[in-house]
Amino acid sequence: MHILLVEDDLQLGSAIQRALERLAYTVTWLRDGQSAIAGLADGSADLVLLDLGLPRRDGLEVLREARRQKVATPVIVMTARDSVEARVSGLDAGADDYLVKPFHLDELAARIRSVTRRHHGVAANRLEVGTISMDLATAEVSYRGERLELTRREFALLQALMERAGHIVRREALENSIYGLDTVVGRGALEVLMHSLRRKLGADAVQTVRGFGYMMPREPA
Amino acid sequence: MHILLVEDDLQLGSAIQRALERLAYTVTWLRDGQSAIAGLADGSADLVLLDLGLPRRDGLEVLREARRQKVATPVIVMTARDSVEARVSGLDAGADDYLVKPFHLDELAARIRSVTRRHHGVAANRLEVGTISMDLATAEVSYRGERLELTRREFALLQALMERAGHIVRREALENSIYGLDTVVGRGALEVLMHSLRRKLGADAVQTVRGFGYMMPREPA
DNA sequence: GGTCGTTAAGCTTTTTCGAAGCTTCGTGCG
DNA sequence: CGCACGAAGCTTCGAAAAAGCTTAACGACC
Repeated sequence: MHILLVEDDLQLGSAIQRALERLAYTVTWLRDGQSAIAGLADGSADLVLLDLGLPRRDGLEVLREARRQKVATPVIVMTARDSVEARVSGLDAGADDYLVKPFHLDELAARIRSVTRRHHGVAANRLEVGTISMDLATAEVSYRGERLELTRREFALLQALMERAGHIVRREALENSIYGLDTVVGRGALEVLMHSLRRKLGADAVQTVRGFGYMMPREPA
Repeated sequence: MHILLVEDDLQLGSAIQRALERLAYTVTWLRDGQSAIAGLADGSADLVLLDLGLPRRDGLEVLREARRQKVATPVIVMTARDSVEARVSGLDAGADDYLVKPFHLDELAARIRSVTRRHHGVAANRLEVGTISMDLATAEVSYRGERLELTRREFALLQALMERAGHIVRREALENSIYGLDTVVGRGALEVLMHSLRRKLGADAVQTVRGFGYMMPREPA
């Protein structure tokens, strides 16, 4: 899951980034409104965390612009301004949820889960495919009832596959989910990662679709 | 739909122009940054394809200048420089999307569709012709309700035919779609590919138009 | 000092392409 | 009209290339 964080405060930005990465989210951190619009237009983000007080372009403006361009990515707006007015105009501009600074990281995590759940339509605090089950709140994964230890990247990869179980997920989509926009890795990285994931889940938990990407079968083969 | 192509390389420029014209776009080809700014300001283009390495004015400069003048026309930036830096500065300067050279004609066509869709708000990642259906996002193809396994090239060929279903698609256009602008293959390759595609879809899914190319009938024969 | 994540390298599998011979189509000529 | 011939397309086969798998090794970060 790829989160676009738009926040100009360096200290707060890096704190949020690290916190989210510990929760196995992939975070791309942008510092101003201009890049935010570009990053949003790219369409690879699953969720945007948007600070309203930004340099170069106001956060609200970013949001309106994105919605005008029919970008449907869910947006959670963050602001220090604790006023009804700001809240209303944020939601009016197309935000999906709202956080008043300062906030607790737990609360942020809860909102993220709630917003993405709403967007996927179905309850999604827990992903289940076959005998694999993933708890997004605690980042715990179990396989045949046994608790499984996954690394951050393995978790991100598995989540991306489980969210679209039964469908082919293209290589590039996986790379975006796992590495975000700013990291460039060679094509081997995903393969090594897939290898180690398969070692933990069994070789046929994930099918290779040569030339395109991978697929996790909805029912075990 | 009117596309402004800004590219100084004569060979590449004319190849792109011809390719796009075959896709029924109207193309104006400009060769330097100075004219590009003028052409953009004119406002008649629906989309701009901008090469970053230009004589007389750098492509980035063109882009910034245009945005400064509030020209809202969507811009897809093309560059040989495969670096995060170039990508970010391109998007920062106001590009809507990004292509790294060398690219495939198909990819270009996809980006054009994606960008214009974003601007007009219409979605279209599913192609359907007769009982064949293709999902461009997941690379899944079904034929009479059954899922079909295609290779990369078969998929590209089928996509090119389905996009122009009901029309004759010239050999050359197909070769460009499948192999890109720079790769040269012998004339036999397409025939071999067509053969394997027909083996999967049935012999009469695609009609041969002797001397010109192939056509996929809009309604099954 | 250990875990994690990446690149590099060698190996396996699948795809792709060219070559060669065969078939079909269209045309021109007897 | 019918036949012969050349060009375009079809089919098969095998070698080369590409994609993916696996292991090893190194650096970064705890």
